[in-house]
Amino acid sequence: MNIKDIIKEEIIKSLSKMDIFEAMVDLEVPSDKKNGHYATNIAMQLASSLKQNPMDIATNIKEMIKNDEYIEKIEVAKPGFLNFFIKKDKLFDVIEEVIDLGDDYGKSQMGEGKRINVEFASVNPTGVIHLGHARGSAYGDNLCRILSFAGYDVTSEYYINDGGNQIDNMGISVKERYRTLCGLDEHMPEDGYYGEEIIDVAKDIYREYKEEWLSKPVECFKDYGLNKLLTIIKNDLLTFRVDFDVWTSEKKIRQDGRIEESLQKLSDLGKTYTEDGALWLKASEYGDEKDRVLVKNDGEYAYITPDIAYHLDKIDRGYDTLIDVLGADHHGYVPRLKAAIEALGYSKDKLEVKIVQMVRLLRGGEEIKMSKRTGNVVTVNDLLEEVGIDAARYYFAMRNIESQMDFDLELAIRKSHENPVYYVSYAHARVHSLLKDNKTQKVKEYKTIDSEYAYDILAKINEFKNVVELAAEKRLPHLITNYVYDLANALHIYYNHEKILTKDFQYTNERLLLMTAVKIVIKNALNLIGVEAPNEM
RNA sequence: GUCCUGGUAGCUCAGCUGGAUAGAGCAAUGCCCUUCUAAGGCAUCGGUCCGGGGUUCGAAUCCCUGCCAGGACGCCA
Repeated sequence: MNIKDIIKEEIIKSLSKMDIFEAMVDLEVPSDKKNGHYATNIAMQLASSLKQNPMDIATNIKEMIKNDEYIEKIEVAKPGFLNFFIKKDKLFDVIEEVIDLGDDYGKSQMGEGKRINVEFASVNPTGVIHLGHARGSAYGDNLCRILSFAGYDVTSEYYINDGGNQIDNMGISVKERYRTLCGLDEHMPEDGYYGEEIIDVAKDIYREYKEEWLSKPVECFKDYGLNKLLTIIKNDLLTFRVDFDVWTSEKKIRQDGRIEESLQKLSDLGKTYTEDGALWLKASEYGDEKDRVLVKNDGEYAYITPDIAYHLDKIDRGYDTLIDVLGADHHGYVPRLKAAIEALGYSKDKLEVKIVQMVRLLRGGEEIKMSKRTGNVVTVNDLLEEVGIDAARYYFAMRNIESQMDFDLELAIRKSHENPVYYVSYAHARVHSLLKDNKTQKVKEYKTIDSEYAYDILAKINEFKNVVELAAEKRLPHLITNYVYDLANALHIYYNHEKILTKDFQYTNERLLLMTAVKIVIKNALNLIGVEAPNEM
């Protein structure tokens, strides 16, 4: 049990002595350490219901807490805060815990093994991965890492949209590019795909088959392109350190009859009707602004229909929660998808949709439009070549997905060496160089360290697990990024204020143990956002 | 027009979902390497938290309203 939990329990115990059992005790780390290691506002929360002065309530709680083992002192402050100061020697306990647990330090059982499916990236295989996709991919991947560290049973999943019109279009586009290579007239469709990679696919076909394929149907070009583009996407994602447990194909969902199955289920439940030659879902019964077409009057499925089947498929696989990570341009789609899930008889909370806001791409202050159709896209590979993978992953992980983001390439390249990722990496490398030629020995008691800067580090390390839990619960990976930055900051400050390597063994040993703990926590935290912790810089 | 996100220092953004004197990085200025990595540290400068109401012990945070920016509103995908 960590120190925070111990204190929380003490507060709950003393409240129960006052016959209060249902209070929400929230412990926070005060921004100013003059206010202790932990603080609670519980007395102020209770003031109105108890009809007492919060200062008096706080004093009562304080009087009832007797724990000399961990608590140095408790202060009652201004409007009614209770500030807890931890015994300094107890702060050191965490060092041994970190060293013993190593890569596992910070792990939580919060998730209780609940099964979560996180679907993200899912870029249509009609082009390559661009910068906008990269943000969502980084977010989804970070979320998976954090959730599984927090004790959830996580499946990361990519949905391959290989069954709809857009794929047919891709096939046509490839074929037309191929015809050009054969010296024939090209008839690129208006809504075709004009990306460079489509031409590359056509070139590959030409290289392999010369003019043999002129008589082949579009289907062949489609399959060839799909295979090729999907391979490129997979590799790009792998380079970006994003991997998936499951790849699900829309085509397969269609072939397996899952669509008919889900339509049947909806119809059995009385959630569909026919009008104007089309089949409709009664989405407006579930908070959507209007009903939605499932089967168009030409007999084709609407976009949402295979998607409903896909979500039903995920539910049938037994997940407690489904998380979809979608781009902001799809947010209008969310109510109808949720409506479909509810219509199928499941709670709408079963599906959680995280919307990733747009990345506006600039070069020297001027916006570059990201469209797969113009061919003028900045790909993940372009980005990685210019700024490097760690800087890119860190950059995406710094920001809340709910804010729109301007990405100025010129700035990113020019400033890549100023990216905060190097601040954190540097802290890790500094610590490594202290540790690499020196052995440490376990100690029972830390006798020589009495520096405020060291206590700051220890307080941070103590907090790690709580940050992991909060990031998992709120689905906010950037909390980890903020945390690791603060820890690196505490390390740099300490490093500049106190000498670590000396001839005195005890003195040096105690500090090296502290450094070992710092190194482990930085590495564990960076791992949660897909960033490597270098030993040298 | 309706709906979804944002609006915090010159710039890019945090602010732990209601707490104590609103914080970082970059930019600007001045210090600190004969000592473990100066990609670092210390200090200074910089704010109408978009405007206006409200809720309460307490609001950048919650509610209402106005303004600005981006996005979404198909039997497209």
